[in-house]
Amino acid sequence: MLHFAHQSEENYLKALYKLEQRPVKKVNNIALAKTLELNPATVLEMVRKMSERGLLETLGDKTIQLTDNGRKKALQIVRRHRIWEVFLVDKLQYKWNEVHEIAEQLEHVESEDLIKRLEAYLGHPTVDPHGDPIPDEQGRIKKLKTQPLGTAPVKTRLTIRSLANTSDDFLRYLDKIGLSIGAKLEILEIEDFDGSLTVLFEKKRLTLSKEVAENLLTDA
Amino acid sequence: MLHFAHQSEENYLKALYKLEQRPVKKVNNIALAKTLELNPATVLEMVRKMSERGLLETLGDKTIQLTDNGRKKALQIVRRHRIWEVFLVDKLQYKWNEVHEIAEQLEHVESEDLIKRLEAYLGHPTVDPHGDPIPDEQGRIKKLKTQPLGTAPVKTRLTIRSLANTSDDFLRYLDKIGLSIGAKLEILEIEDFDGSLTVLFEKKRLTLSKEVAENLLTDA
DNA sequence: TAGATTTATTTGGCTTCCCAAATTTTTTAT
DNA sequence: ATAAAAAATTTGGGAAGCCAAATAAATCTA
Repeated sequence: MLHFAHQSEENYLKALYKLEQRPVKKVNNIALAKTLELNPATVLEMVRKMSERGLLETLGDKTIQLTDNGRKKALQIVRRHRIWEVFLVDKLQYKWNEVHEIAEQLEHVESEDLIKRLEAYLGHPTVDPHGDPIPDEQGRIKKLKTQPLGTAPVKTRLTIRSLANTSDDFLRYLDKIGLSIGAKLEILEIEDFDGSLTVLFEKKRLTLSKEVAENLLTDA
Repeated sequence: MLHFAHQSEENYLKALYKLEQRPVKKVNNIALAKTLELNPATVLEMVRKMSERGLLETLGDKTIQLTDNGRKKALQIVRRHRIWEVFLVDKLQYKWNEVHEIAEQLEHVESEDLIKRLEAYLGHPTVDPHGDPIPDEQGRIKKLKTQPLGTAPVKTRLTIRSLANTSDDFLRYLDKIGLSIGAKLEILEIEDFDGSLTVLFEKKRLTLSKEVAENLLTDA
């Protein structure tokens, strides 16, 4: 009768998927343990079980990898998480930096039908509030072709499509200066010295540090 | 880090609250075990723990009772459950007999703020889709003054406000004949023989068995 | 009231997830 | 290549919830 039965497993799947998305794809026990904030012994044990269940496999060099089946399940969870995030922001007026924790809980509710209805209710969104794409029912995901702001030359007009960093700090900073997904910018100036750049945003000049620019993913 | 930590405890609280609402209020181990579909040994153990936590107490005659604190928590869960049910029916077009299971999961999501926002988003509903009142934040609940259909004399006009039975069978039956919360009826005839009654509903005659009538709670 | 039935309780055990503290293996740097 | 560091693994253990089966206590019934 217990719901949320596989909550832990789902967290492992999501963490592995997340780690898999990084440029450096080697995922070992320690990395996974760190991500999940769990003891390596715990992770080792769970990895064994999930391996038996065919959700992941450990390679010769101890690298942990999702199987296709595991990845499919991971994507389902990512899908649920992102759809709930859209709901929280679009309908309940949460700010994008406030939704993560609640979505972490909602994503474990087991009902694909619920997610389908919710998706329809939200108008079939394609990205979550941070610009991350929402996988479809089959786990297919459209990778956005984005470039970090700052790779484009001066005078380019572009739109912020996604974020390379969704930490609370960064989200709050963006909130403060008014930037969000969909913001249209024009690059005015790039400072050779520190890589910072000045952009035109809603008719005002805005200076962004190199680090900020690297975390803003744009369509140009 | 684990969410839904007290899911089991919440189920006990809810079950106790539900049992407390019955005319016969004596709740023993067995009754609770039956309601929760758990082994009596399991229940006994949990009852001891929850007693230590001050959520319930066992009387001299082994009767199990919620403490005020426990009841308050129970009402919070009932509140969450009913608000989610309204969401599912009003926004996601679920039928009232389909929402229970999903709401059972959603009710365990821990965020009072979420519930508050959801409540506002839904327009501060006062009753759930079955006509059961929604407790406020403090756990206060407005008892509806209702009467089973059939206690009123012929010619009375009344509105269905709530249901004494929310089993899937009954809900489906009501759905089939078109009755729902808010339906306005006029009693045309009461059959002495079997207690069945004929009512006028949306300009059509409808005959309801005594049992059905007893489970329809009205405002008159 | 004795026997039958129902409840309550105890006991031992299970699964899932988790941890800390060894220990072993592997990798890395010198 | 060897010592140091890092990673993997083992071991023993714990809390939360759950169960089945045995026993004890209470209640009912003839």
